[in-house]
Amino acid sequence: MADGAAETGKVRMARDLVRLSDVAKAAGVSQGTASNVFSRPDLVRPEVRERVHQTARELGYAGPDPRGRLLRAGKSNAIGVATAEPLSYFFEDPFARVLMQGISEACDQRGAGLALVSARNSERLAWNIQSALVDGFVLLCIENGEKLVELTRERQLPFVALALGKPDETISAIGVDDYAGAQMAARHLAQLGHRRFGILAIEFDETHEGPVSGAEIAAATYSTARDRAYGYFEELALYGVDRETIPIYETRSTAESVRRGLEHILSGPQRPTAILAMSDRVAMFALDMLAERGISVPLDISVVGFDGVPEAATASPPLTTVVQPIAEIGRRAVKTILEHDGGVHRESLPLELVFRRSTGAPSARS
Amino acid sequence: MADGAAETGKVRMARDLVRLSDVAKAAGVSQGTASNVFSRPDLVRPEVRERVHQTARELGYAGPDPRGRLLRAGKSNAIGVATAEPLSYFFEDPFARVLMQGISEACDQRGAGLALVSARNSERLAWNIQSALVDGFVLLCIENGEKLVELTRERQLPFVALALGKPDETISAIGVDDYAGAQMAARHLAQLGHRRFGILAIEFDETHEGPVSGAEIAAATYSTARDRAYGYFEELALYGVDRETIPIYETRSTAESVRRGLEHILSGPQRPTAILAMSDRVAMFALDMLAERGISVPLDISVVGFDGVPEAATASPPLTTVVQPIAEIGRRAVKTILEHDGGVHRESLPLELVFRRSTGAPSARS
DNA sequence: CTTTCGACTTGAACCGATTCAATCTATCAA
DNA sequence: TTGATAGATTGAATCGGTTCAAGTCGAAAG
Repeated sequence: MADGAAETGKVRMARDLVRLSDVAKAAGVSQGTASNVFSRPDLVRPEVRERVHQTARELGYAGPDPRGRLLRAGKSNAIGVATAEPLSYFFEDPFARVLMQGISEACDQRGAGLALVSARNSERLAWNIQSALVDGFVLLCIENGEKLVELTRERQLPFVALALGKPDETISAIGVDDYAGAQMAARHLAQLGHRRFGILAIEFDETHEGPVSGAEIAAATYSTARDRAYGYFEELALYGVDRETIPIYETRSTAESVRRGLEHILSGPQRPTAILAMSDRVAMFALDMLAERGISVPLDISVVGFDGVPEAATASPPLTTVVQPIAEIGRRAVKTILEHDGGVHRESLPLELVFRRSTGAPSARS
Repeated sequence: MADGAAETGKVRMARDLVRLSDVAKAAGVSQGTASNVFSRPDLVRPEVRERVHQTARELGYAGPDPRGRLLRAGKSNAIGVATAEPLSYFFEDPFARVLMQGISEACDQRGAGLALVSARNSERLAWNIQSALVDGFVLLCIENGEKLVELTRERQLPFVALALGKPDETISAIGVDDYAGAQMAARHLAQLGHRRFGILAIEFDETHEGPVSGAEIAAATYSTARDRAYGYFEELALYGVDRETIPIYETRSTAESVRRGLEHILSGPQRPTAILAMSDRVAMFALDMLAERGISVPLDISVVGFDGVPEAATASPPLTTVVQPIAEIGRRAVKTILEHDGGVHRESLPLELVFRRSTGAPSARS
């Protein structure tokens, strides 16, 4: 087929580089000594050391090739962060960005490298995980987390799962207490005087969107959404709010999806005075749409988010939300991989409610 | 002593894992065949293939170790992005983030991995570059670009420099026409009617901050700042503005530094009606400070930035600026490394002025 | 009954370093 | 002069795969 190309390919300069053994030979020392010149200079007599360096320079030796070292040493001194999203996710998504700040900080501190491992299609993701040159993985289980865990487990390297929807006690994981966090959000609104609520949920299951029943919540694939829902319900029950009266709509975290969710919630028998959004992303979409319709937040409706991404602080109005210690989660993840060396380590970090301008007491208007 | 261990059949510690050769032996095939089972399955008789897989499963083989493959294959199929900043820079800095989006997009598309290589102290940076397992580097020459280029050159891998202050014709680089961009900014303001200007510059040299003379500009280490300055000057000259009358202050791109720069510029003999900022970062600091002092933008003073980071669009007021095709630069950089395989490739991408609310005609007030 | 051919397999040679036990060489004390 | 000691150097054994020329085997062709 491409024989012509193959031919010219052969002609191509065989630019094989200078190896350590070449340098050693040329300098008249053993390869062992040559190796020492570069990695443990103090073991070599200055005179010899200089001669080898000189030879290396003359030959254009690029220094010890990390590939060789790697094979021998075993550790690549880098950790991989993996997710089932396109690579650009790491730089676009607010949550990921803050998380990566924590991760990169910890890596920097420990002198570890950082590799981004990612792909949207699972075949390539599998390959990327198989072939990543790292000592361990941080798994960002946003979507398709189980698959990700499974793929990584095969690699037999230490890993820690983050934001894992489905808890599996046998793997290391770092997360937050979604249930308690949801309670905080609900309590906050209830204490402000709200009694009519709507919930904009994040994914309970792989593909569903739309109003959700109690049975569906119980059968949720992702425990994150389930726990948050139960947190809301349990807390609101304390204030006499019947969960059956709360419209809850499962969104796909897109603007359009949230729009539909908002419509559903606002068109119920009695309009809620407060919206519980299961993520800041969803909450902020809701904020946009409410503004579009001239519904004032928090005068007409209060909105509380979840996650605490930086954008929440500068939304208009600034979003009251349950903040996760995102960067800290990242730092701990790195620490877990680098220190707990493979052992199972599970950890749940505390959440905190940050009161901003998107929530207030229900007004007479509503 | 070790013979005893050999006798007992080499007790394998939990630490070291099963190798391909172990699987081959156990399955009763040659290592070559075992290798083919995993990397070229079609070459192996289905029956044998299955037997080997079975054996692998029983032994708990994790699959071919990428380290071995790497050494043999040569290519790691990943590119490194290097900079002389802490690692978190990639996720914090707006310019870097957009750039990384372009880079990661291109990597995704070509199935290449992405490694972040970085460190604040140059000793560690050197080591990190020496030991990065990548096929090429994208150099983000924000700070200390020359050192970065030098370190990378030693590695003898293809690389391309981005935002390199000091042009060196012998290396691959992708950049923008700073001179033309500056002209656009200046022309925009001049055409709005401005005749009194102040310039908030970015770094001309390694360590200096403060008012800058013409001679200092001519002797600048970084051509980016120099070219932008000259672009401003040349264009303004066409409108009869004498460069000697323009106060120019070299900032360190920090809030404090910009504050001092602004004070210097505003305290001149005649207050400018327009500020030319050499970066959006600097421009946005200036915006903040002008707001603080109750100076209206653009009523009292117009401000135009440079770079076109996303934040500029949402600043208050939204910043008029010269936008670089940042993501495109990233994409091209990856392409350059992966395709031009080492050859020198230089490219200059076009800039574009985006007119927003931070500029307007000088009002009677000023 | 040979030959030929194609489909698998094998075995050994790499890939580029690090490591460590063994050896060699001065140096110094007895 | 003889050891002992410390320091420098060597050589060979890894590390864990991939690759490819050469060999094996069975079936189809002559």
